[in-house]
Amino acid sequence: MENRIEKIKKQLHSQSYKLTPQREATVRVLLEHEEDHLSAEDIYLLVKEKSPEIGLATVYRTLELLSELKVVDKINFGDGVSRYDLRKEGAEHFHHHLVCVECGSVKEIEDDLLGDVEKIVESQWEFKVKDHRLTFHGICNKCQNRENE
Amino acid sequence: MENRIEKIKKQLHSQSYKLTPQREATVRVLLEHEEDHLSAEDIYLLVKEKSPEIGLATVYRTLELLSELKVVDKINFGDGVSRYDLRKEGAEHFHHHLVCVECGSVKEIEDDLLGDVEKIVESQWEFKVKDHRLTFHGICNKCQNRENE
DNA sequence: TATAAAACACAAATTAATATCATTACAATT
DNA sequence: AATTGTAATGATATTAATTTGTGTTTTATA
Repeated sequence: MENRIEKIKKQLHSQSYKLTPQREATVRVLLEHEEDHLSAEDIYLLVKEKSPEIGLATVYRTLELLSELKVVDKINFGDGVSRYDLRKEGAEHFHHHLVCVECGSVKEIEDDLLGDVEKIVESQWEFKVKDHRLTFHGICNKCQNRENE
Repeated sequence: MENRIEKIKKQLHSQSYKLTPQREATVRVLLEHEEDHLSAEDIYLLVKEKSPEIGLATVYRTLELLSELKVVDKINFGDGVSRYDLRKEGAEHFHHHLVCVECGSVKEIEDDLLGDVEKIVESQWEFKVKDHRLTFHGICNKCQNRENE
């Protein structure tokens, strides 16, 4: 935990940004809810619990900054709000998501499944791939079992 | 063209919706701009050219309806607006997009590149895939050439 | 043609996100 | 230590996209 904060601090410093208390509080919330795909509003409320004086705009600005630095990925499942995911350490790419259309749960996949597909895209369409985002919509493990009962 | 409108009409009727003049005008705009990834506002302005009395809310409701019926796909490239793409005839899946980070152009790919990947997801995570959305971010053909000059 | 349901236009409300701006924190410099 | 300049902050207003009322009109069908 402290370790990862240290790293993010260095990443900020390398671009001459500072890890202010507000930014640190925001990062801590992200670290404590890594699996949760929180919206900016969610994050704001959680940060506020420990640092009640923080403003919503600051949270937005922090998330925007972290997004530029590729510390977090800003994702959009089409429900009107942006969500923010910490990028896993060392991960070069955006991770993928499995969104269950029954229960709404979101599972993450770290594996890079698209190596071959990217090669096809690069050769066939002469498109230099920098990043990708892939989401599957379907029915999760649990909901499948529930239906079979 | 008329053919495809006929089909959409039947699809609406099958769920006991009507293809009203306003809805038809909206569908025509979509058909005439199939490659363009229009926003609701864009579509509204185009429909208005031929049917000036239409309301924006009607366009939104129409797009929402078409989206439910899987006639169009509602997509979001993270720029704050939803865009609406006609689903290709017979296409079971969402098509993919190549978004150029230089010039903002968007190219579509019809090919189903994810057959193998879906199999992996289904077996390894026991997730029944219904649909997917895949977007690549990178540098398009034209911008690559421009940079090399 | 009568009738009820559906769809409509327009206005108003909601919501996420951004912009503005006065204030504050902080580091570098004198 | 005082000064100065820059960046960050918080409160609030504003914007922009979308959704939701409301009363009216259209449409299908009996």
